[in-house]
Amino acid sequence: MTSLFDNLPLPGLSASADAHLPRVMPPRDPDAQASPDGRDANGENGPGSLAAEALLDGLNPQQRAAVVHEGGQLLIIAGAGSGKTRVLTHRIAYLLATGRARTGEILAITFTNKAAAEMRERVSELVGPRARNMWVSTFHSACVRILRREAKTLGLRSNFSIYDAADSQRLMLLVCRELDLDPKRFPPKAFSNRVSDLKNELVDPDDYARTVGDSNPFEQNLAAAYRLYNERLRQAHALDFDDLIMTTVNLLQAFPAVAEHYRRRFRHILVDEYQDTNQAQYMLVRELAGVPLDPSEGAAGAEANDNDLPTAELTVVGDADQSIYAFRGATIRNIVEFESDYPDATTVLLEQNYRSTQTILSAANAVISRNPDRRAKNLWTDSGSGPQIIGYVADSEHEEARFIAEEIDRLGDSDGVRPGDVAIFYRTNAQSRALEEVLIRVGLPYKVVGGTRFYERREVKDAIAYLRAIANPDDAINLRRILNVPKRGVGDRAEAMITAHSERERISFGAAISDAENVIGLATRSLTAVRGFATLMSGLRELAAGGASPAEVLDAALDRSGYLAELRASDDPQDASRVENLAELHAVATEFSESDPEGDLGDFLERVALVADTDQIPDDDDDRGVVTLMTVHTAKGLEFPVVFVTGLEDGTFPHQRSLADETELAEERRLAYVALTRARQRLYLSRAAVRTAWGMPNELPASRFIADIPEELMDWKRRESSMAALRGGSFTGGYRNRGDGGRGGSRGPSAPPVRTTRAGADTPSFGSAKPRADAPSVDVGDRVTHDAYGMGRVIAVESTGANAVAKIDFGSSGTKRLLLRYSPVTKL
DNA sequence: AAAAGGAACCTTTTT
DNA sequence: GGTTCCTTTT
Repeated sequence: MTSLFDNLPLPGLSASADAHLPRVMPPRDPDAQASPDGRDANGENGPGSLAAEALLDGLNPQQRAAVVHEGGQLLIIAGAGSGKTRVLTHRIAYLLATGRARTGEILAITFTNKAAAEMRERVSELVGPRARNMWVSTFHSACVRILRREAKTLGLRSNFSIYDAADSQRLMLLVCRELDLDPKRFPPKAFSNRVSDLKNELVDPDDYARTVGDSNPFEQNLAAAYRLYNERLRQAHALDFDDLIMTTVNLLQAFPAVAEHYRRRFRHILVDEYQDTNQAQYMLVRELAGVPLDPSEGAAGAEANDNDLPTAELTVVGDADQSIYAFRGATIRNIVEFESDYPDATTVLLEQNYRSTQTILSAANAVISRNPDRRAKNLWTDSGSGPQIIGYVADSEHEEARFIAEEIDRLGDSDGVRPGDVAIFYRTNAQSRALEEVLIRVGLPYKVVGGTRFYERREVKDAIAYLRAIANPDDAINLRRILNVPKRGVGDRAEAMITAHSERERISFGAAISDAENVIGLATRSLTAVRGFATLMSGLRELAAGGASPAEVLDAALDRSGYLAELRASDDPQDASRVENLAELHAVATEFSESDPEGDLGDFLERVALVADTDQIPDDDDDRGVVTLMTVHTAKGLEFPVVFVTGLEDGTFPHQRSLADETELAEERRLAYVALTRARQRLYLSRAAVRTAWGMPNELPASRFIADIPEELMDWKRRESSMAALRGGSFTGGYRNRGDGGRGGSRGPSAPPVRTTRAGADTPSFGSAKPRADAPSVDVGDRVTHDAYGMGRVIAVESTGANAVAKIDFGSSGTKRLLLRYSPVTKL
């Protein structure tokens, strides 16, 4: 058995890779004293009740109840910052200290490698090295581990490839082409997403085909594509991400003996972030815990079926308000209806927050409380109210960024805030650009987390494709990817001939390559090239089989294929950074071998497959001087002393695509809740009145979420944009008075302007717009030109004279409402 | 077969 | 605005 999973902290991908090596840290948790025995490897009860009691020190009554709970299922509803990891780790340690569990009987499941690593480390601090015997892993890792072990049962090769989302999409593209589907009407990407959804709902191709109506061509084609896609996966000895879970569920359901084996083993199952589980994960947990799905099977059924094996103790932790992954199949119902799923369940509510000031919590509570059908929850803290939340309305995203940069600078001078204490959040990755530009200009060090991920970079995918194809000669997708990379004169036509040959001979694509001599229709030049490729690959496979380390194989692949040489020869600066990325991949491989000398190429690939992107989130130690930029999604689970939440506009956050849908808006609101609750001390909320998206400036109203925050919690440094001030209206004010925050935020920028006193002492200048004495008078239907927007046609005129506002359709530049006196508009 | 030009596409994304 | 994918050109 490999010890792969004992080496979590996955290989680092950031520049400072060594930061991710597992470290033996001195216990910093005072409760760690309760874990004196490392000698008792089987965890057969340590020093008894004394140690157990010590584990409860410093916990509040609810946390304590969660830690000591015994028997039946336990639902811990853990509000943001309520110490849920502490409760989970202490619960595990308590189970061990009281002798209710041995380490080998514990299965703790998280969503991310990072969370798994952290949990493992913190449990180790409490109970010592015997924590090694526990399974602490992600859903996917746990499933891979089970599948590898039970591969024979399923007729699966144990070195199966794991396809990531990009691989899956590529495969689906091929499948759709093979089925001759019009990519316009039946986009492969959409099919790929739908298949992912289906797998997450445990619907297999047969199930799906049965539900499809005869009149719906989309569904019919999808059913066919799903079927063929799965067949191609099987031929390539590959599983996609969703298969990992689904196949494991199928395994447990189809083979009672296998299920029983794991049920006997795992007597305590703990699931973190339960609100993010999907249907497949729900069933997986249920199967592992041995709880029959149908209540009518009841307790009697469970005992009859499972040889008197009582159900495992199941503990789930989560917060429905932080469910932000519905778009990936997570279903909030799993946590919301936990109590009806498991009628015997006990529920513990953790509401005391140890992270943020009361001001921040009150704002977050106010925002989330507007969500319908929600279990009431009220976060509180006893750590004081702290400073007000600072609000800022900028004219543009550039101005917003400038304000943030200045503010970070100011906080550094006045309060000793270091850049590393600061995080800037945004809704979408594209928003990072404007922020980065300013941060570069003012010289603030920063780091963007997320975005294009390391393993999604082309050169890294290429290199991995080589390794995958070396490890699994039938891996058609990865072979196709590298067949002509670098260019070796094997084009589409040659590839098609090889495909035809493989189908004719009923051999795999990889086998067809090795059989190039017999491929019909291959030009001599192509044949030479394919032969060369086959030789290259077999040489590399020999190398790998001969015991070369993954790093050595990688070296050889990049070198012998000429891939590296081509990049080095290029004078494109992008290619230089590609070389660096490959060097980094090489470092990851080297590090892998250091931490796991036994690990072969297959083990390395598995590790890599299950790491989307290891965290480049600055740790406490290094990167302390760096501002962190990331999406709100990425920020979940993190905390920072100072947080800027940017782009709070209807159309940005909440996102445009969510505005029309209640459910999606509710998710955006949860996202806002997550964003606000990341802040410990200081929270800034900002928006830009005009934001340029896809090269086109758009005027956006204030986010409805801002209006939900009680005014007294806010300190507005700038309340409205220059344009709003000039118009005399106030978006914020307009919004605040609308009962439900307004629906359909795609409406025009504001209600008709009413001249009032100008808010805010500061009346900043707006670009180059200067008041003109003569507002051009226009009428509906007039054609005009605008200095920035070009030609347009007047579609509406509001009020007259000096304050005339015209609504003008600028065609591709969109429709704008302009105060004519200040707009560079000329009548034609 | 490879390079160059043009159209289409854009959320969020733990594995 | 920037990328990727598809078509056209050489």
